[in-house]
Amino acid sequence: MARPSNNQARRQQITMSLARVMARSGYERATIAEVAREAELTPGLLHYHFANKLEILMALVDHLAGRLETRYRARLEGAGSSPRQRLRAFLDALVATGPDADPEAMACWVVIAGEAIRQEDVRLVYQRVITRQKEALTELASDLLAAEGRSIEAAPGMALGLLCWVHGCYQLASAAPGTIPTGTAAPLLHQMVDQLLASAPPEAPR
Amino acid sequence: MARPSNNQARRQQITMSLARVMARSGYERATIAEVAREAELTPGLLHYHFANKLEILMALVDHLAGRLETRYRARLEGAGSSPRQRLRAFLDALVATGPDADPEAMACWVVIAGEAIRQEDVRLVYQRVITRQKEALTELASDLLAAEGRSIEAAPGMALGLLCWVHGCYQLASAAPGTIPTGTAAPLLHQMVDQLLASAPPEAPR
Amino acid sequence: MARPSNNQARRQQITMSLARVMARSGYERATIAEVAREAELTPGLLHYHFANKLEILMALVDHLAGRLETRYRARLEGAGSSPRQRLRAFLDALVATGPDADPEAMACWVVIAGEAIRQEDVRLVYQRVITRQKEALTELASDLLAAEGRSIEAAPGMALGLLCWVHGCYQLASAAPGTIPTGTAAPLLHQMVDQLLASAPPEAPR
Amino acid sequence: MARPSNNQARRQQITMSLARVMARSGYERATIAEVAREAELTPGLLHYHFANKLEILMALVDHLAGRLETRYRARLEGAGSSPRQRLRAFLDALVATGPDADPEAMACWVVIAGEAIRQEDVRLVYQRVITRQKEALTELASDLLAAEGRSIEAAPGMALGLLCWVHGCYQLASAAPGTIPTGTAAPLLHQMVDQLLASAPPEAPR
DNA sequence: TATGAATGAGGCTTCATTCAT
DNA sequence: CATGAATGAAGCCTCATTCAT
Repeated sequence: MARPSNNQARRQQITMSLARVMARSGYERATIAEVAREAELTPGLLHYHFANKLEILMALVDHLAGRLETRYRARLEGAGSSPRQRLRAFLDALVATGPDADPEAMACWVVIAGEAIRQEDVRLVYQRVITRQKEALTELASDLLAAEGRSIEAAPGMALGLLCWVHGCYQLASAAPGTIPTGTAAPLLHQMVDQLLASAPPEAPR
Repeated sequence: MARPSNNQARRQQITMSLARVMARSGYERATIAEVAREAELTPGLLHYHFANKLEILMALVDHLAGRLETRYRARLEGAGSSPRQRLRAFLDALVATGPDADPEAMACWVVIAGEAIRQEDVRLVYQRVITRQKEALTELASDLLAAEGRSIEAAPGMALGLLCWVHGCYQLASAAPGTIPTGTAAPLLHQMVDQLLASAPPEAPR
Repeated sequence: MARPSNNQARRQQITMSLARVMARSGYERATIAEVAREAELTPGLLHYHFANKLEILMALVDHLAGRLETRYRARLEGAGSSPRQRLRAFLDALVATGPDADPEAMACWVVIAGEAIRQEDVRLVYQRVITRQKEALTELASDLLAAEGRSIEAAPGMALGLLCWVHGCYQLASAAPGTIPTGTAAPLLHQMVDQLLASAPPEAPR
Repeated sequence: MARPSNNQARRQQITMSLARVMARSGYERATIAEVAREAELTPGLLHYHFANKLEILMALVDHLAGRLETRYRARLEGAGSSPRQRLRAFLDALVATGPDADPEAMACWVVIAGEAIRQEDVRLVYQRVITRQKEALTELASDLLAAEGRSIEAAPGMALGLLCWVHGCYQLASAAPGTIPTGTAAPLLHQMVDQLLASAPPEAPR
């Protein structure tokens, strides 16, 4: 007799609608009414599933982070598992191209970063996501450097560099389309990795 | 006979106030009232000098772009003028450290990028700024590669890479402070330039 | 399950409130707050039912035009249906007297005309209303002239004359009350019709 | 040593500018700034010559009324002085055609009527102007009827009818242009006068 | 769960008027 | 007389959130 709880489905539906609206209107201008319309729901229902607008944004951050994780795993299986391949898989997951390309998600990240600047709560989750990516990248970079018989010391810097690069790509691709020709990002990133590797001193860096 | 015109000064004053407020509140939440308070003016006066809030933002973009230019020139004089020094001067101007550090401006750029996503007008000016930086970087990179006896073909990619890197720095430094330890950005960037150079093929690329 | 929709009633309620306020304050001075107060609603609700103030005015024009139509039909039934009676019924509907008198509506028409001068949108609807009245009058006048065995050619001029007369009455009665002693308009108008008819040439005009 | 007082000229200049702006924007939307621009003066100066915006409107009403008077006199001289010619001259002055046509003034009268509805002060001056026109028309009509050997009793009604007609013309010509084909008004008015006269009973009316 | 009418705080903007120069 | 920067009171409108149904 229990009503079929579709809480999870509804929440997801709402979260994704916010993503779509946010990618074209930003967060402040993404009105509850518009998000509801996008989800084919009503404003009242949104507040039934989420306490307030901010909660939806939080859920979206989680969702987007989770999606990257999923994509990374998928790509990892599709590839071999050499350190280099694993690093590539990770970067490809972040800067997806082809059918996986997700300009909407990129725009969301930029918008989220903007909100992180002024809202403690958002900044905290955003920071957590970034930190995880940084740690993952550092580990992957360490593995790679080790495998190539080079010093691990360069790993954190390399990870940080790549992370900045990725998020800079998000920003320019979303806010200044045309600056980065579509499809350029991923190959450029790989090339960069190769070059950075090629030049990493076999001995102690610096 | 009339009160001496202080239009230019007032506009500047207002523009800078927007920058300060925007760096902590974002654009949407930077209310006219708050900006006026920051400038110690009345809201009505802001609209006497600017048609609307958007115009102030536009003026700010111009101002920030101009400031980078100025800083670049200053650093250029302070350094020698070898291609490598010139590229470094440019990058240092973008990612200023030390007394020149300008976290407020960085935050503004991130916020501006967020607005560029949803506002045609903002996107156009932002795009223009980014394009100019890209062109300047491309030229500097070409000079440098040429001076080192390497193929120029890698210049656009290198420029684009550095540009993404710079703006990614802005984003992470502003939205996820702590991720990039203060003072890390510039040295890391230089190191990156060096590595990219070291690996650039001496002959025809690829 | 939800509150029963009262959209139509609310819109009507708001529209009529605008009419009342407008008749004493004009359109520009009929603030949303005042109209809301008159309707015993909150300002926000007016914007829930109407996109903006102009839309309320548009709805009012429609409403007033419809009301004239209704009144015309009612008077037509109350009278016989000779051409002369039908023309009289129409004119009486426009310049209603007695219990039907509607000084508020007259004032609204004057205010609407004033807005039509400066607002494209208002001008268009106003023009449509006027054109319909003109066409209706022309037809009625033609019937009458034909029934009296006179040339139809005078009909358009007669219709236009009567229309100007009617709207001139609105204006003077609203803006210079006292100029037209109350209750004078309708009899004067009928007398005018009679005289115009009496003088219409039995044969080809002019 | 006395400064050449250009008070009168300035006031006139300002008044006429209000007329021009009002004819396209209405009274409320005719901002002091816009009127000043139209007059090639500054906002501050307008308030030097007039206490407030309303005063300028008052001056305009006076001016427009005076202009009609002037025009009437001019036309009277250009014509003979039979009662019929004098009545025609008066009506022609009100509904001027040809080079004398003054659509701007017509629009002003409509706007003024709109303001008269809500502002005591404006209503009073407007009423005075209308009353004078009514009296003048009544006298002219009396003369004419007397000259034709008809009863004078119809004069007030005839005057009132013509007055309504004239102001109805103003309204429709300004607010619903196209309804009254340009150049139609005056001939139609003359024809109306003729018809009303033709039908006026030679004996006691009614 | 679901609806959508309703609220009310607050934002942007306009503009008559003032006043230092 | 003249200027135009400055003020401040409104006005329109937006929108997150609530709540009766």
